[in-house]
Amino acid sequence: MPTPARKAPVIADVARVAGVSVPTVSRVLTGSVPVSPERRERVLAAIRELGFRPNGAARALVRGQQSMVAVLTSNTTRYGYGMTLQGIEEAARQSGYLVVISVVETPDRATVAAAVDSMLGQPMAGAVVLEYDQAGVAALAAMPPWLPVVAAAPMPDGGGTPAVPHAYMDDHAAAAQATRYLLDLGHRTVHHVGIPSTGGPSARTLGWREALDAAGAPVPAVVAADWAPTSGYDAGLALAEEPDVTAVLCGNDEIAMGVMKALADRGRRVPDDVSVIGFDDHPLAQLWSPSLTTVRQDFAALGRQAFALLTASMQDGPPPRSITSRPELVLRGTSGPPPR
Amino acid sequence: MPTPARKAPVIADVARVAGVSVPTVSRVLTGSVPVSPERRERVLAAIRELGFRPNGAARALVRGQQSMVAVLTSNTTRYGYGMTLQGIEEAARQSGYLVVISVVETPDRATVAAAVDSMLGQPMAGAVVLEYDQAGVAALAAMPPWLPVVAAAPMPDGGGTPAVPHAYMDDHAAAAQATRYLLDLGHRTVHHVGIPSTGGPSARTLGWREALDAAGAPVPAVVAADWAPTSGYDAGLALAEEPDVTAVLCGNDEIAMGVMKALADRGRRVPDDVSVIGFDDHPLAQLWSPSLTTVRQDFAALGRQAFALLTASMQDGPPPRSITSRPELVLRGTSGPPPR
DNA sequence: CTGAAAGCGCTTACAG
DNA sequence: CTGAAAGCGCTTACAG
Repeated sequence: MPTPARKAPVIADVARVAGVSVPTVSRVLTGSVPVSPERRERVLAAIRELGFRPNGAARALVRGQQSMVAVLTSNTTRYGYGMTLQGIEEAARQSGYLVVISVVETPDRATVAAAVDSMLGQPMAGAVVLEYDQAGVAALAAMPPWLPVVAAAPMPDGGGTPAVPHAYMDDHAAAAQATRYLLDLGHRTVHHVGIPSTGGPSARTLGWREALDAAGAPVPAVVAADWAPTSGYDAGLALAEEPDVTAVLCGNDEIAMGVMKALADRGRRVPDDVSVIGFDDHPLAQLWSPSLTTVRQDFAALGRQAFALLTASMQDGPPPRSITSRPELVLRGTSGPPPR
Repeated sequence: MPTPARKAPVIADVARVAGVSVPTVSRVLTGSVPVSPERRERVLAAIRELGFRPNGAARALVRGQQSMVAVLTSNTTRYGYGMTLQGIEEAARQSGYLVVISVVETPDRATVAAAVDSMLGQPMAGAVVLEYDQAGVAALAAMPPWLPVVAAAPMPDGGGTPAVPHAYMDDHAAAAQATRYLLDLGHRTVHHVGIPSTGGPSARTLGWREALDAAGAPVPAVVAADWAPTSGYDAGLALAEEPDVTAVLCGNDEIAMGVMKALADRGRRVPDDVSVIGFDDHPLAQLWSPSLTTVRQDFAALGRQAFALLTASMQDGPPPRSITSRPELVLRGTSGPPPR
């Protein structure tokens, strides 16, 4: 078993072995200036022989040009978060950037500061923050003014221009649309299981309420859930107690699955007794029985858009304008008219 | 809207504003040497005023000590991959390392080289490669000898000492155990839906076959699936055609859900007509109806172990020894005795 | 405690 | 085409 060399070879080692000067090695490395074929060959051979790789820190330092972008997020594995991250990574890779993930687990001061500092301890060209929850909001607020920053976020409530460009997902409108759809089917009202958000009620909750108000339908109390699918189960148990529940809009698909499981365990059939609509279009949504009606959100596209906004921010010129994506209601097997 | 400053302040700017020398600023930054309280205050004030953050590239260069580790993987969102990544990130963060994700989409030469080069273009302390598929194998082979590297992988088939330390998941043994369990329940044999692997049959497939052989049970042809849950559905459709299928071991939980959906669509009841066992213990496995019997694999722990191996590799001294985790069979509602 | 000097590994003008 | 020189932003001995 070869013990890894404790010290990586540097450009001077290559120059010595190849019998040329250091700048010449640099020239064959960067290809910026022509080098005579024979020297070029000698340098290449030396590079191969030593297994030389240019030191990224030195390169970044002298070029003053960074090739890493950071993604600040409270989580990497939840569906929407993970897909956004994937979208950012894809776009970044295509543009020659490496992505650093900086997890900000909670919104508390110390955690946020630690994450931001450690990220800034490396040469970053910019950052995208996933402003999906309170930790994201806190991270965004802690970013230094000189770093190009953009955010991916759900649709904001009020107006006002944000300080940095945003890629928005208009789940507010989508929630309203889904609610309206249920109401049009004849449901007297629509119940709602909410998920954690950036502080107050989520955009999804707001959209739901707005549609109810517009239709003059009663507004039931929101049932709160967290990210665990089992909390959806608990919410479903609570909802199953109330006989007048005939339609439920859930904060995401996993919650919807938990709700349906609880409903089934309590003998309420979906969609015959209760209609259920989720959010996201999780890969398993269509495999569920019955297949889940949901609001499809293309988080990978959102991530790509956020990265595009970031590259634009890194350019000179006016900051790019925020953009917003529109989710799409996907009708499947868990929604229908109310019983009777 | 504040236009981001195009140039970040440097330590010399701080020194000028604070009226001290550059090394003094550096000293308050690193805390390595005491600085008089008044100067210290002036420096801190200047840092705040300018929004100064030390340049990571310069720091990394002079310290010669890197604080980033790379994770090379073909994917970031699939369950096992994402959870391993999360485990690595957690452990890295606790040790003060930042993680860079380098996605190697395919095993082809150019893709692998591009990913490895771009990663090495930055100052990396080491790398962990997710050797879960062919792209992972190719990435591992392409790592330079001077970089500390470890791998996370399923249990290898043959013996032989690997070139780098590995954190293994012994899904081979777990697959054999699950198969044996089904056989002991009275099933004549167990069918199997396989997922993509590092080249030949996966460790899970090998374990399944081994248990069948040991019990003298017939070995049915493996039904191949890819990562898409819908490919599990297709596999289930094929299996539903054969009336003698009473037990199926699936390559992962999502495939199992697809299989069950197809079985249900064809009128075969689970577990009354057919028992199904998955792999992973996906968060939704217990929410499925009936809840899914599966092999729980703690990928986050595997990731943490891989990172521990990496820090050990970065130390002087002999390379650490590989370690292996044992998955656990979780009995739930989709497995039972054969019909009749 | 503090400043002047050297140096980390590389690239980019500057002169041939 | 090629080498000697300077410099990126920081930290670490070296002398006070």
